[in-house]
Amino acid sequence: MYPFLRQYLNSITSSVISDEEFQHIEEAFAPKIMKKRQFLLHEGTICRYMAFIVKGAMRQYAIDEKGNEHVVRFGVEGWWMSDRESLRMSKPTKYNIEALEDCDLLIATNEQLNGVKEKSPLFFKMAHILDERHSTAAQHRIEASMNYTAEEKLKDLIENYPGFLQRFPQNMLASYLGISPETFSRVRKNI
Amino acid sequence: MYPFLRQYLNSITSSVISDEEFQHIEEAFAPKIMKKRQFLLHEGTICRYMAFIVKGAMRQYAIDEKGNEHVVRFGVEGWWMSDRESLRMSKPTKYNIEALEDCDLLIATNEQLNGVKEKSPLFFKMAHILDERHSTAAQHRIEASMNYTAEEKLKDLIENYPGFLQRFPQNMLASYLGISPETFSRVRKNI
DNA sequence: ACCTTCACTTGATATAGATCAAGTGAATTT
DNA sequence: AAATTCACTTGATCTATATCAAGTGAAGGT
Repeated sequence: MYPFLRQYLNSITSSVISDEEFQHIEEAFAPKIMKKRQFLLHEGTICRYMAFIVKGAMRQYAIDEKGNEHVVRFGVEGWWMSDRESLRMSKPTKYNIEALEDCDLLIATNEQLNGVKEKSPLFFKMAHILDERHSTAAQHRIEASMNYTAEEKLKDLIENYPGFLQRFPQNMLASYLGISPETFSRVRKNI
Repeated sequence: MYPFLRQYLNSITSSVISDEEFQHIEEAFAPKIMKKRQFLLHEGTICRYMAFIVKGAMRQYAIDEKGNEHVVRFGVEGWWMSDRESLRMSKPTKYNIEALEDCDLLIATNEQLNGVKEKSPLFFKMAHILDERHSTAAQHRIEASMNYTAEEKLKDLIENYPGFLQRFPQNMLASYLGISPETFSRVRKNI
């Protein structure tokens, strides 16, 4: 569990964290195992944890008034899952986070998270870098969803996240891209 | 110029900044006046400044392969304009930032920005809060652009940014929402 | 081993919104 | 003041993609 997080942290920050500093991180994060189909977060509740995926895959989705699911994001090894707004502000979330495979997670509460950020400069740096990445990824997604055709969206997905196509069901990928499963299937043939 | 930034900072952080602390901010930011149609940032160049709008309005847009403009965001009094990725990483931007009205700005380079963040805890806090807001706004925009009809997009714009409708030309607003100017015009009649 | 569900495909039809095109009035330029 | 450009509207078509519907094979449950 922890060695993977450690290596991840080193890689993101281009540094080598000391044993002492990493100790703080180990103390803050607790391991959690989730079975496929279990939920880390339910709509209407308050998000309590930031989760780092050591093994497995998850998805975050919302349900609209008509009962349709909208996949907001996927997570695999080395990704973080949470509703940060709900976590930070302690307000009810509109999202569900579900394990799509059996998962090994490392989880921390908001308080623990703030604690590590204070105690570990490298963890703090990592958080910043992730914020930046998250923000540019969001910008890209906005532009893709507005300007790309269905085919371009799929190509973009394959390019940016190869592996997703084999790992996740097409109806979920279609939802993530904002196209219908049928269009997804048809467009897929032409590639 | 500066008093507006000061008041803005107090309001965002729910605090009252001291004269000494605000001094650091004044030192970091330089006033800049821009005439309508002038550019703060050109595609292909490296973004040098983070700009705070004291007066006026701007837009940030990209141009695709077909030569079509895509408005990414607008800015008015109390908003920040920049391409943060380009600013932070010193990499060429794909965006243009143009003054849509005569503007009064306060600008700082990346180094100056980092300097103030170190020297002023409140400024640092503000930056964090803005990051959070930016991130939830981006999430909302993704969901809106994927799931909303043209009419819902317009209603959402009116609700979230009243004033934009009077202040910006419809073709730019349409581009921002990812719909055609004609659809914008038609949908507008029905509200 | 059988039944049921589910993921995906394929075809037919419907539709929101894009594109094309023409016209109007206001604003800007000469 | 005339000419030109520009922002917007309105109408007519076109098109990408959604929706509806039926079928297939594989996977999972009993």
